[in-house]
Amino acid sequence: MSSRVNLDALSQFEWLIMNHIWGVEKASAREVMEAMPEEGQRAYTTIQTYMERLVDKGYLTKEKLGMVNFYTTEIPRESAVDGATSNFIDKVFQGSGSSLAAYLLKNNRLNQDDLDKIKDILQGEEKND
Amino acid sequence: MSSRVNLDALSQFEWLIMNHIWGVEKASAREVMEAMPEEGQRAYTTIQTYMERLVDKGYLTKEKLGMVNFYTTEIPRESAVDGATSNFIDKVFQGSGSSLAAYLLKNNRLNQDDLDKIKDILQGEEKND
DNA sequence: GCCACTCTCCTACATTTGTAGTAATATATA
DNA sequence: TATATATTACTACAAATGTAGGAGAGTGGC
Repeated sequence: MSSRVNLDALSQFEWLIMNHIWGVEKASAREVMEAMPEEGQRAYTTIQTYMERLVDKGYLTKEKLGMVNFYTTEIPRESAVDGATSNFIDKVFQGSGSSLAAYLLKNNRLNQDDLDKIKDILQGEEKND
Repeated sequence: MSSRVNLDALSQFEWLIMNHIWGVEKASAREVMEAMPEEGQRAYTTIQTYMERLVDKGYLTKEKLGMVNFYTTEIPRESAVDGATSNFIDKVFQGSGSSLAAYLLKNNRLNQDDLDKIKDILQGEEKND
């Protein structure tokens, strides 16, 4: 039913950028550049190129205010997370979400707090059902 | 302490191949090709190329038996899953494994059976702690 | 011994990704 | 107003990825 074209997967760096913009709603290339953590530091024009390509891919739209382009997300974060997670589960866990869940639980990827939260969620699920 | 070089991430198709070989221990290009599901169908030489590149990347080793090359995994599946999962969590969930877990629980990615299994695991954790 | 087949090895090429420089233009400032 | 600065739009280019063809060497059967 969705009228959207299939979205390209995002690379590590594209996620860095998108994650920032999802957080602030609207940003210029300069802003994104300055918000980048250590490992995301690139030349200004590199950031620009990435953002242009994200426009091409349908993830961002741009709007010129004065001389400067501001970019806004076009895809809700939830959709992107959803797509990425599905792909990941398909390729690495052969489509089995529960394998991933089991993996997370068994490999100390979660601390006690996390586990407690999960228990709460499971509790809630039960009642909702 | 690990003497291994940093491994390249695997693409969708490379996972398809690796997942097969992890399952059978040792396989020729022909075998892999024939084991491919619908969406993994490619020319024979394409599969060959992928497998050669996986050798270059350190994921496979090859050994010639008679005229035919047989490929064996060089990296345990667990390591690859581990690396891929870490990367995925970093890029999509900004390093928070529990966000991913919460996401799985909340988006009907898991069926009742899965949830039960998870509860069992959680139960076990508690005792182990 | 010859033919059909199969496999390896090498080469090729388009596309995508990572990275950034430069020309032209607008802007702020001395 | 002349100059330094910031920004865009365009171009470039190497590396990685996706995809596969072709030459040449074994091999199985007739």
